[in-house]
Amino acid sequence: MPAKRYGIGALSRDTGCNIETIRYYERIGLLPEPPRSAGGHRSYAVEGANRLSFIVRSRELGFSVPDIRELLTLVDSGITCEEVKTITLTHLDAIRARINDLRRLETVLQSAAADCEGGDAPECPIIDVLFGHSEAAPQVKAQIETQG
Amino acid sequence: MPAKRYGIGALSRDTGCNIETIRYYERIGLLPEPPRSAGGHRSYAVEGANRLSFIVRSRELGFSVPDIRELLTLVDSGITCEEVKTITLTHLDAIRARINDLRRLETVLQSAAADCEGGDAPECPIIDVLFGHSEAAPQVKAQIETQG
DNA sequence: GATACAACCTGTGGCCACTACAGATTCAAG
DNA sequence: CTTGAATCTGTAGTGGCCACAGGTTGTATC
Repeated sequence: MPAKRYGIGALSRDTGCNIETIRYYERIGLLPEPPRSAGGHRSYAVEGANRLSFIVRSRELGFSVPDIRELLTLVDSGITCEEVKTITLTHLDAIRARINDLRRLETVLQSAAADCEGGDAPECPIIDVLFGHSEAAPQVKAQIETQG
Repeated sequence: MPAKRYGIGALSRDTGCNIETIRYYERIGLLPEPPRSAGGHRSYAVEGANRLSFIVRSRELGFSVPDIRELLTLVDSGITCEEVKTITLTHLDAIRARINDLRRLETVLQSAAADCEGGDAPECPIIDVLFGHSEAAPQVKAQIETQG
């Protein structure tokens, strides 16, 4: 009995990955071109579903397409754990840097918003912060300056 | 004596905003079209520099272009502090949500990397995580190798 | 075998917020 | 008047997709 095969729609449902995105991954070489039916429809085996799940999960964890390309190359060629770890740690650094950036933003905006009383006031501390010449919120301004 | 005027290059240096980006902001309507010299070069007054600084700073604080468009509309129309605050708090929520997402990623990747001993091991805990079911690593790995 | 209709095909263009050219023109200094 | 920097317009590319349009194929039912 022949192995089970998936149309692109079934693959999409199984992996939660948009059909257009599956074709996109194929186009950019993350997914190999699958065999086609007589009429040209893509026909996937279970390996295709696994590979796509890997890609989807990696994207969810924030790996870029070039990263994933590299990870897949390693997987295909029997894995050197070392290299996988390197990619992961680099990615982890980027995530941490991003978190720090966002935390700085959070601080600045939070304190600006705290200074703002809302209502119809003719002056707005938040706007002052955005203009960068705030006298109403000098400490906030100082924080922005060191923002980078 | 006539008020001081800036060419686009001077504006770029003063605000730290790329020349192409300045023209882009004009094209999408964040910056008004400035007067031109006889030969067609843009000529900015100090208000233009202020407005651009506002945009640049808002972008640095993570506001989207539509957000900034709205903030500028409020500024132009004499500000309702309330609305500015609403936009800011919404943005703050988005930033916090993003921070939480990233922290989750950080946790997952960090623990996967901690399980990985590096070296030439034939198994990699990180890869297992990316496949989404860590307990069944070897078979899955075999399955991905060849797609039919 | 005919028909209906879902699934699928390719190709193209849009999204965000820019950035990077190419090739023509203008400005300012000497 | 010449030179070279600055600026002009227009187009295309980035990443990671999504959304069509308009045509073809697969499959279930009559």
